[in-house]
Amino acid sequence: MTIQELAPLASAFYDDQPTLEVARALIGRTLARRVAAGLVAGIIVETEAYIGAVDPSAHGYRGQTARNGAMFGPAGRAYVYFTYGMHHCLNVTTEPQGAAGAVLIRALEPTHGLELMRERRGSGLSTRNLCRGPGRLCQALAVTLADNGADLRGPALWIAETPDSACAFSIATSPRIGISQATDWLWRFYVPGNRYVSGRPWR
DNA sequence: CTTGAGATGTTCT
DNA sequence: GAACATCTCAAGA
Repeated sequence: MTIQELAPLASAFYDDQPTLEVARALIGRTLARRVAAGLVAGIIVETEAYIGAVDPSAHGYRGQTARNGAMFGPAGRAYVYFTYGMHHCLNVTTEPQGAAGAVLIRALEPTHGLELMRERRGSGLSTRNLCRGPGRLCQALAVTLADNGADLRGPALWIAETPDSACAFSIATSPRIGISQATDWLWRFYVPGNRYVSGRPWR
């Protein structure tokens, strides 16, 4: 597996389709991270869409603030926020400049740098739990507020076609996790049956 | 495997 | 003060 095979997706991927289509299209692509010690990456298996203009559960629905500013910027950037006093969450911005949109990356199937992930997450951790959940994958990939606003075609954090993605997979939808408004909208996308998808049974 | 509860700090009302 | 796009641990089945 070479770096060449993990070339970043073009900006048109983010600019030329609406948020819900980006959320669906991100399933099966690879999120990659370059740190000093090497390459860390995984296949995106779960996403959620948030559209500020119409979505009461989206950051940005009640206007722009210092925290959610990246959602209002250009598409194809990182929007990182800190929540629950402990965890970071990574989003891909969508929609044109001035409109708030983002896709939350909720889970990865780890493919590269599993030992580097364990250094950050815990040495005895099962592969299944390295990136299963938005807070967990940020810790595994060392994503922090320092990445907020970064272009997702950059040298340190980017999204690419998945090499050898010949195997077929399907995409299912469901209500989003952990929100209290618009709870019946099917704006969560995931690979059904994949072990690395997050969420508790009753949700 | 499942379930319940506590942690922790920023943001907004 | 309350809410929050969550996680970990411990105990039960």
